[in-house]
Amino acid sequence: MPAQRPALDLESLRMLALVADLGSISAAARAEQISQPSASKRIQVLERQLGLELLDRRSRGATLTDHGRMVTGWCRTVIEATDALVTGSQALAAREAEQLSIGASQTIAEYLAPTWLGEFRRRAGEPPVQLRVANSQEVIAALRAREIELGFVETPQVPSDLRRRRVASDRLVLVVAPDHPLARRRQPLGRDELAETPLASREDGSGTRDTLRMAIGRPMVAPAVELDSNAAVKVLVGSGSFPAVLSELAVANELRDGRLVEVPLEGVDLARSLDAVWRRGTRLGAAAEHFMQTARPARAAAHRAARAEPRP
Amino acid sequence: MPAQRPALDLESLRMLALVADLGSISAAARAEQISQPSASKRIQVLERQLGLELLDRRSRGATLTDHGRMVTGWCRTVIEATDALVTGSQALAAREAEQLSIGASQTIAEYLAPTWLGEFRRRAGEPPVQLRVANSQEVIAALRAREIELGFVETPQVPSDLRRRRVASDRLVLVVAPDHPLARRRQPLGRDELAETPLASREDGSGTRDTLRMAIGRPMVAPAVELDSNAAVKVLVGSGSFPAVLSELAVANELRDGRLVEVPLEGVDLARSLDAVWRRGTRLGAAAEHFMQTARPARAAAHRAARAEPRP
DNA sequence: CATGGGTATAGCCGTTGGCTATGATGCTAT
DNA sequence: ATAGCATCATAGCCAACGGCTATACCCATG
Repeated sequence: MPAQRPALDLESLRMLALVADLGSISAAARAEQISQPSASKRIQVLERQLGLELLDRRSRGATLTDHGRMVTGWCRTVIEATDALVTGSQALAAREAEQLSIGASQTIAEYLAPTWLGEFRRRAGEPPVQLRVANSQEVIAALRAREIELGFVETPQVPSDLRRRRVASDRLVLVVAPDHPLARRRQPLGRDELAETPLASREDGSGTRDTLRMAIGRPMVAPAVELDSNAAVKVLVGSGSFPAVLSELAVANELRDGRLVEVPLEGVDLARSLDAVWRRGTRLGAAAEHFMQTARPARAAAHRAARAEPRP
Repeated sequence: MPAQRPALDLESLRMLALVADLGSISAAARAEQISQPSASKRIQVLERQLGLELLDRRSRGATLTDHGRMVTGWCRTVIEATDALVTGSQALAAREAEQLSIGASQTIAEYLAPTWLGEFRRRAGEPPVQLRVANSQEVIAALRAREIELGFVETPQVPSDLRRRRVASDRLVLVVAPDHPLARRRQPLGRDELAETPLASREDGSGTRDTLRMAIGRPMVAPAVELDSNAAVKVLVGSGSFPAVLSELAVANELRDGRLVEVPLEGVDLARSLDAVWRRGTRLGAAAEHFMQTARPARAAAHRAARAEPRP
């Protein structure tokens, strides 16, 4: 059997994907600015680590084997996630002389902003972007203080001195582990019942928690546990101890493959729109305008929302 | 500004997540079986590469900074994707003396199986799993030939000598780049119109293409381009040249952040169920039974399907 | 104030991953 | 046919990187 946990490295994965795209190891080596033997070796090492033949070496280049096709698919997921991390971090780190400064609330910053930033940067001629992360109120404050030019918030409450434009939609969902009693529940949970259920919850002041409190609209029982990140909450929920209410964006993958299960609700509207906001009156700079464009297939987003949320 | 593209390595990302979980660098070092200074250095290097302070070093341990929280979140996505890659590859590589042998069609193998395998392996006492990837027909054949004990297919056509159980649902969607003319389309595309649209398509024989052909039920115009992986199709669609019909599983992320846009359809039913299948009559082995359990929050899956696909 | 957890620095050493040079292979064109 | 030209693999060299031990520092707590 292979080593405990093969010490994969990202460069090799990139290399594999590049070979798949370009059709030869040499071409991939050129693209990555390294010598052909190095590239060749990387792939060999990767194959050995995974215990799979990934490439069919032909004298006219190299093509993926069936296994290679699978692995490359998984590689791309990793690469995409890595790019999100890098792009996101760069935007967080951007400090001085940057041309476009934006702000975003937690959930948006974590799940949507990195790809937007990536898309945006790919366009030629666009300036680097600085990203500030804060809760919705702080984003609005920063906007007024002209510290940022464009904001993204999860709040329904946008004051009238700001303009808004919906860029995506989101809803909170009640999730539990598959072996939790509530997982088998067919009939929806009512608002009162939800209000009395002790949840694993994000910390006070988080957009997620605010939204829930507003939607319930009455006093709720105190959370069973408070944690300061979506990931921590998800882990706890997965362990089966408690339910939680989280953004669909945060749990989409888990719901898809069944690691978490959604519990139907009734009488609580947990849908929320995610909006771009900016100062009314000011004309948005070209860069900001373009950034909003990359973030916003507005029409389609509205359509998808309608489909996902059939209104009574 | 930071180096072109920081050469991140996965071990460091794992380390960061572990520090976040355990609350101290030392603890994380112990967990990873390396010395404390090495762990410390890794984090430092990572911080330098990203240009961010990630940890607040206090004398009672280390806690995440705000930036650290963000970065850790992104890290976990990378780690999860990596684990999927490793687990998937190991299941592909498993050769001899394995105890449980399963088969899956492409889409399931690529997007769902890795997490199932991961979950399953985490349970104590379960045997290693060998995964074979093939199209639905071949999975069924392998089942009959007793080469695999359990299969997962995307076909509606399951012969009567097999039993089936729905484990998830899926639908194909028509997607285009956000700047493609069809992206602004509000009123749904009809079946005939779809049949006449030249698409970027998976190769002949792929489950995705078969499903589409059956759903349309009449001759279609030939595909504009044929490509042999979902990723390749997605890239081409993203470039704006052609629309494509792909599994929702394959494009969920792109739809979420707007890199691709879904075009509404009408009069074509592209929903399909993803089923576990096994030989009628034979009692499933314990391991196979358990595996199916991890793959299947059936009730919830059905519920979610109902919500996502309002039947006329 | 000492103790003990935590973290950072210094300096050493083996492994790794890059490079160049070279050989083998098989398509392609003359 | 055969020469030419891609491709990929192997060999051997060297620098850089990542691990280790030893040690210093810092700060809570008893």
